[in-house]
Amino acid sequence: MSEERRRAVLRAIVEGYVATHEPVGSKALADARSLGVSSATIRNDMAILEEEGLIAQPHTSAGRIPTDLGYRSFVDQLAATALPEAHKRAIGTFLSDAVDLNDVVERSVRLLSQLTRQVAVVQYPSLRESAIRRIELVRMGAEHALVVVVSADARVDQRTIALGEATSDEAFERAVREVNATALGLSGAHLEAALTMWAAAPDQVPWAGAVADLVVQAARGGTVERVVFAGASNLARQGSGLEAGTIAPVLDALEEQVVLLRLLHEMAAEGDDVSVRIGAETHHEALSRTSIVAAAYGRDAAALVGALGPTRMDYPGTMAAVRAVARYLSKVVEL
Amino acid sequence: MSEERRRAVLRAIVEGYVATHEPVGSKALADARSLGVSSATIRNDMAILEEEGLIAQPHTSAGRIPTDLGYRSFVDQLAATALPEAHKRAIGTFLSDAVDLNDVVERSVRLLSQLTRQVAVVQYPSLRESAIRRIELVRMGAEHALVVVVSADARVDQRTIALGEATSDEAFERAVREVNATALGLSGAHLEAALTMWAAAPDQVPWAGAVADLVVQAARGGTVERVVFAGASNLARQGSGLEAGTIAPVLDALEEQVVLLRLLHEMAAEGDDVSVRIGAETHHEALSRTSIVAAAYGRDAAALVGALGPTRMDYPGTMAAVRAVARYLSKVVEL
DNA sequence: TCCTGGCACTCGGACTCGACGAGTGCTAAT
DNA sequence: ATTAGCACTCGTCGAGTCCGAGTGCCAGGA
Repeated sequence: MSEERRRAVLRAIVEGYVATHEPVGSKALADARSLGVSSATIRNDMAILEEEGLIAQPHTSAGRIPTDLGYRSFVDQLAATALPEAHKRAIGTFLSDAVDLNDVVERSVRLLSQLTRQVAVVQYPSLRESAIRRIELVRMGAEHALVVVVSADARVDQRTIALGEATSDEAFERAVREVNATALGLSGAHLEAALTMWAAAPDQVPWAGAVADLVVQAARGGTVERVVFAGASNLARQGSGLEAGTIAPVLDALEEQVVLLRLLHEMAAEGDDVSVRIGAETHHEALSRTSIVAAAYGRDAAALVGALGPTRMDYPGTMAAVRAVARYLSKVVEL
Repeated sequence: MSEERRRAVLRAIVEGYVATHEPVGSKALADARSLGVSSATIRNDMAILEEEGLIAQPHTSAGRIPTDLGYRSFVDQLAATALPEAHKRAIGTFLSDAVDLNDVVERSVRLLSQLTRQVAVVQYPSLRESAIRRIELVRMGAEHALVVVVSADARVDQRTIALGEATSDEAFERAVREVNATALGLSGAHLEAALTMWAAAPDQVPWAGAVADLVVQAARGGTVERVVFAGASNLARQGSGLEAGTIAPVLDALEEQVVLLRLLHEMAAEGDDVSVRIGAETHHEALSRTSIVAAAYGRDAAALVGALGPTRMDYPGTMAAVRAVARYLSKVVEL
């Protein structure tokens, strides 16, 4: 019986603290009347919650604030919240007229940062094995060439390669014809085998290996993984809840793709609908005061979209927004 | 004759304030001995400088700090500073093995943010009119297609278009052949005329206009202008000199491409080697506590690279770094 | 067994007050 | 034109004080 009320007390503390950014005391909770018990009873519950490590008091004569564990417990027993109708409409109108993948990602990240008032993060979908549709080589000066690979799933990879020693125009044109003839329509092991053979041919141009590598890589899934973010100002904004010194490291972590990608991968592995990392659960010193809410999108849950903010964030709202944007992104990306 | 010394006093104040982040007083300057006069004399000069609006005191019993005007005067009479040898090497090694334009820009912006310890900004070069090398269309589902345009100057533009009503495979293939035949090798008015004619042909596919538009746009100079930035954490870092509340608006302005682009355009018009906007000179409320140092790069000074930081920044060092990176970028981009 | 009212206690925040000292402007002397 | 000296201003810092929010605990009541 008291177990259930204690959950309610925790919930009230989390909600109160998130709303006011100030420690919440037993009196305030009792006055709110939503619990229907006196402050003394609440105090007793608080003592137990504190013993369980779910809440803490910053100093003796202050109210309680949730610990990371407290937020965790709060989040775990949270029922999915519906997204406000206005936000749903916003998602539709914002994303519907995007023209390409870049555009979709760009718009999504901006939208999500506005919906959540947090820093939004979108990982570019990591694409699957795909056949090669066309390879284009464009000479740039005597020593370089641009390689453009168009895959069957509408990706475009490009890269500049060095030609090394001078290559005659004839040899260049011949190489272009040959590599197209060799690679077109193939994928996977077949593609790799065919290209390796082509590149190893006697009398082959010296840069054939570089082209072959790029083509294989493009077929595999293209460019390296990348995340973009938007809404950094939400971190700095008055009352975000991050102390002055804490936000620089967070910005560093955001620009440091590697850190963020590893974290997102870990979260993807959990396989929940939306997954949440709270404070120290991020396992990153720089992010120890922040939480991340993320959800996978795309076929095979190929990539993640998320929102990052102070641990004292509005979890239900953020989770709803992230979930909704992820769903919408799935629709757009999977077509 | 005191005129010259007053300049020296101003310079000393700027340098002192930039170094210590604290108002500098007459005594401290006199003790530094670089001026060779007593504190009383310096006080007199300070009074005049203050009257001229070049310095101010935060409160009665504090030293002086430079005003925007003071920084301006300091900057205007600044001789070009040489970049430290280590930094020069860094530029070479960091940028030399970039593989494509994206990579160049990305590396540049990171490098510059590290060299200056400010927020670095790089505008994508706005490219010139160019001939069309190849047009590729890839069907995506029944209703969409990806258009890829490769220009002679090695740019790749891509865009998804809606096909509208169903298009047969034959019609699709025919359109691809035709548009290639029509556009290849052309540019400018010729290209536009030819494509308009093609799109207007009787019995043409309904999406021909969309393709034509995109091709013309790609020939003109491609995608819209864009700036990227890096090193946002430098704004937030301890002792950056921005008060807590000021940095959120700055981040907003950075993400708001439009604002930044307009400012950069204005600066480009000034035509100096490196151009500097100090505080209120940016004409943006959000940036009124920051300065921007920018330099054009690329053929015809096509785009800008810059660094943004608090008005109390190290102007000589920043200007040297920006100048150097701009020069290097020019070399890489103009090949 | 659980809840409640009451009470003593703790402790951080805000506020006051005064000493201190950095820095100034002015004046008279060189 | 420069300097030394001096009176004055005013922000910062530390100590001391007060106040009240919030707690823990206990005894009484359902």
